[in-house]
Amino acid sequence: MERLRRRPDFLQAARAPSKAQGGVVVQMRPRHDDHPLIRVGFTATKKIGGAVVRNRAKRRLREAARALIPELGRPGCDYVLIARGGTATRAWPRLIDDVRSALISLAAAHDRLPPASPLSGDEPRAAPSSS
RNA sequence: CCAGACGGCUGGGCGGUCGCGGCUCUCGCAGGAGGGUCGAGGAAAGUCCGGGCUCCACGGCGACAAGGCGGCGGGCAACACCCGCCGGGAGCGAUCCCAGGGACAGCGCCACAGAAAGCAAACCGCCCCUCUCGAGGGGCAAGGGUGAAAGGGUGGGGUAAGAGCCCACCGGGCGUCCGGCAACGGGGGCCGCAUGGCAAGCCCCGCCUGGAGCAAGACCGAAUAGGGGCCGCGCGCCCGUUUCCCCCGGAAACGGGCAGGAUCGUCGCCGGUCCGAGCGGUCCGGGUGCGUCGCGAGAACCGGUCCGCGAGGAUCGGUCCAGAGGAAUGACCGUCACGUCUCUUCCGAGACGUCACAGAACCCGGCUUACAGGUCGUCUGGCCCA
Repeated sequence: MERLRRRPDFLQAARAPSKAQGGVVVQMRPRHDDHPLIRVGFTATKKIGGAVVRNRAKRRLREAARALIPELGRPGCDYVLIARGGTATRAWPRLIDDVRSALISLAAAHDRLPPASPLSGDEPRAAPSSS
């Protein structure tokens, strides 16, 4: 598992399917590069607070990802976890549940598509409604 | 004990499990693995001042411009900071607040109200005289009213009514003496004393000041690039040498000189540097934009002694204390402490919570702003007891 740092990777992930759950938004993008590595990025905007709040939110998401991604992540995918207003203050078990259910939901949607699907071309078709 | 003033400190402690960043050691061909060690704040914040450091510009004199500062003395590398003192104001007091130089250099402003807001004037009035009895002439500025501010204040004498017109005290101005390094304070003398406020409107006086900032800057690499557009000023003269044209004459190259141009905040004078057929400015395009250094042993921190009212200084001993890339500190458990609630006669038991402001980005000294809770010291006023 590797950290995502470059801006283009985040922009690509933003066009992929996403799932909002409680204190977090999770985006999941298959890379289609035949490499099993899982990469994870974290984002917190100024909207949720100052530097302290944003750093704390990213730390908690990082810890949650460390605990859950090896179990629930799909190989060859990039994940981006976006902090929301309650990320820094939500009770820890609740936050874990949020991330867990978001990951499960995204993994299920991913597995439903056959691996040899016609959209293996680089254009990810309009995401299945991220609302 | 209550109320209050001022100044500090702290910002949960200990242990464990899993993780993160730097450095280092061991193992490994390597990816990496394991061990050790260190790892945010009093404001790290706002980026408001003062410096260090780096690059650029660097000459002198005079005048000017722009910006900043403003009681006095001291501290400091320096400051707009700090300490002590002075003056003014608030408070019973501890204590707090003050852009605290100049209003006879000049300009400007003083809203509303008021008759009148800076030079004296007179709305209601007061007093005297005249007559046609409610008007005219003259004197006055004490009383009324307005205002932030109305031409020294209070009392007495004086007067037709009044007025520093005269007197006492207070206030003020000008010399003088004494104390103090000074700001300033005190004493005594003289002057009856109209010459308001705002300088945080412009201004005057004194003092200080190059510009940009770690994306500073340096090193190593790479390079197909070293080009174009626009604008400004220019595309001169003289001398020498060489070459070319058959000569006169001319052209080109090189060297020197002069005028000229650019630049050093502006102007003037002297001066320096550069350009001399290009130079300067600006924009576009191409390449690079990677890595390393800068980068933390310092105006450092802790403790003692001495000097000083204090800020602080001197000296001795000890310590090494984050440093990186858009950037590392998180999650959980136990226990202690604290707070709230419930049960209990007490001992005690249980549940819940631990929370404020907030995250280093080259580094220091300050200022300002934010801050739940806890805690200490000094002092003031009041009450009670001895």
